[in-house]
Amino acid sequence: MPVPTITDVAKKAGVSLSTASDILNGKLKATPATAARVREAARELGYRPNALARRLRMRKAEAFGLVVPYRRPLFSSALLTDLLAGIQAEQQATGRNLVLAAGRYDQPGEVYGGDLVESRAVDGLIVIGTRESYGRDAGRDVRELRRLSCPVVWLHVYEGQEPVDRVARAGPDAGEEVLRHFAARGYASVGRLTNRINRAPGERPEFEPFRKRLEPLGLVSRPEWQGGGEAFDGAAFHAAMELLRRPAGERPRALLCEGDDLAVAALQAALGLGLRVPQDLALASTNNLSLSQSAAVPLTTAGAPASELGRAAVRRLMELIERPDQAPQTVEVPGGLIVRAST
Amino acid sequence: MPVPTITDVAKKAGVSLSTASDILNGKLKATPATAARVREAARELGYRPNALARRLRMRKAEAFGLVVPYRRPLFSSALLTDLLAGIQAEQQATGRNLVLAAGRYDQPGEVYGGDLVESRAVDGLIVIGTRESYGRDAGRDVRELRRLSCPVVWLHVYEGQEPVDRVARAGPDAGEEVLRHFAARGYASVGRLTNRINRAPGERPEFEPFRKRLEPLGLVSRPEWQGGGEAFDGAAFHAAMELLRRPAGERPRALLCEGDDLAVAALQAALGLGLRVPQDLALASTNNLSLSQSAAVPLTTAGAPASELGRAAVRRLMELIERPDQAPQTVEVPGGLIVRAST
DNA sequence: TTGTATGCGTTATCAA
DNA sequence: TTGATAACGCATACAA
Repeated sequence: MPVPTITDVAKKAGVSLSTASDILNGKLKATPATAARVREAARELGYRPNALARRLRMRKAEAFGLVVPYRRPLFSSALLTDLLAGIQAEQQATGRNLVLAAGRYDQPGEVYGGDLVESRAVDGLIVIGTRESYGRDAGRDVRELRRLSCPVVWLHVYEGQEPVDRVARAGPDAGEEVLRHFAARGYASVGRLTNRINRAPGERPEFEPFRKRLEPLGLVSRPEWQGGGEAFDGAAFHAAMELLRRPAGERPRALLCEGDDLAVAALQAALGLGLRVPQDLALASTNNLSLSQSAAVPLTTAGAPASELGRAAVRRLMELIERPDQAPQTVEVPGGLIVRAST
Repeated sequence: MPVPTITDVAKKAGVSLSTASDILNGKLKATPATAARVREAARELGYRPNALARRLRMRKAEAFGLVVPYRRPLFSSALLTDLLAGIQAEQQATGRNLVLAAGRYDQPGEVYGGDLVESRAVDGLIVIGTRESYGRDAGRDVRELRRLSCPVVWLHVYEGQEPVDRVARAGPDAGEEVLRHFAARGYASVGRLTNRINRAPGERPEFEPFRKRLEPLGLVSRPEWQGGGEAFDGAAFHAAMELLRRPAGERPRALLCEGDDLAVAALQAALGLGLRVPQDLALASTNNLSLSQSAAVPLTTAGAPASELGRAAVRRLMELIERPDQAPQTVEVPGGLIVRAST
């Protein structure tokens, strides 16, 4: 017998199948001698329950899926890295398995993880994304996944109409907090680095909405002080260079970066141009990633730590798996402004 | 019937269980009318085979595990990020599921993934690590995992005595290539930034072995030009600052960084100190990570791309799962020196 | 307290 | 070509 089953254990211990099962699962009140014999037999045989059989019988996969319908290679962003770290850490505590949803990132219309659910390989799904990665299709994606009638938690993502279980940052908008901080510090002119990826390359983010946010705080900006691009391909760095390569009066006093990885790119650019941070340029960002601590100049950042968002998503999913028929709920993770050397 | 089984499909199509199964699996030669009826019934019912039942019957998990016995939080290093990206990309092609091994990273002695294998949740394992993360326990870990008699591919890791299936870089040592490049460029004095984590904080890497490598190339160094630390917690950055904060004659002309993330940290430090790269300081690293392209100054790097190592590991594992009784083999991934602006 | 019988949803075997 | 039946390994209702 190459790999022992519970039947082998029972046989060796001289008890019946169900007795062995009960004892090994702690379902039996007391059986001093028998229990010891069964446990001993299991140990000697090196018995390990077959997870597949157990799951089939229990009608539970004891696993959850992780969906990353990103439009670029998985794991390439610093935000994802932190989210994953949190999810991984919390998952270890659950004893469940974590299955990565196989899906091509280059097909924006498709929602992944459905096959995982339909084939009963997982009990629930955590969907990672950003508002930007979905754009106007977010509602469709949500409806599609809801059709599965399986627990789904949306992570750091969706702020549309449909009620979904999701994890979000608590409190005021992180960008708002940063701007208020800028105002308090007396940084009157503010630029902005953003990463939304639905924009064409080179296309600037809309200026007017941003200006409207600055107005009540007494801050000013200019259209050419906006820049957009991802950190991973160097676009953010170049956008920052473009933005900062202006004479002292022509560039912003402070830069709001929508994402700590963008702030790191901006920091590199600033240092490369000989600007001192924060004396010549103040920098702050909105994702509260772990890398914000280890930047050349530690970064001021706002919002709940991304890894905590990941943890919260796992916890919420476990709740939903336990008691599936709950009303959709938004779990809020607290987090405020962390002031570091960059401002 | 909330979720239809193949029995439901068979019933609806008016055929037997086994007929339906055979047709849906393409095992039946030809059955023009019946086949159509069965397929139609499956479609109407929205039938999806239960992966758990299938796997139990087939005695195959149709999944593989990914073990990361790192001593710090998973996903926190740029190397891991690239490896994972490659693994993820290739895994999508296999149709198998990718299960992350639940294991605490802070217990160095333990090898993870064993429970995944023993509970038959996966058909094989990819173990990620670095030489450094194992130290002298690598041999024990290998033996422990071999006891499972299940396909295991060691990724980017192990260079010990025991024959194991592993993926490695082809060709000359990447560090060697970088040093030769330094010599060719005429950078006579060379420093070194390393990340091996088995060293106590503040402890310098051994100098003598490094000096011996430099000698035949006509390069020189000094003990105080060595620095060690991880990138993710800022230690590498500070080590680099320490190292570069010396007057022109007292610091190395070029810096070999063992990992592109260390090179980025060094780059930030150099720029922060007002050094021009490569005019004042040349930088090159050894991991060939994707981030080497997007650094403030694009980095010269050597070695096979990390993502390719990940892909190769998955491919090799699939081979081993198909035909398990092969002799251990080292898959070599080609890669050379990529010269960019930093040298 | 322990044993017997049954089913979870498949695929495989073999007879019809 | 099709269908009945037997596993796969486990957990559990129920009988003893």
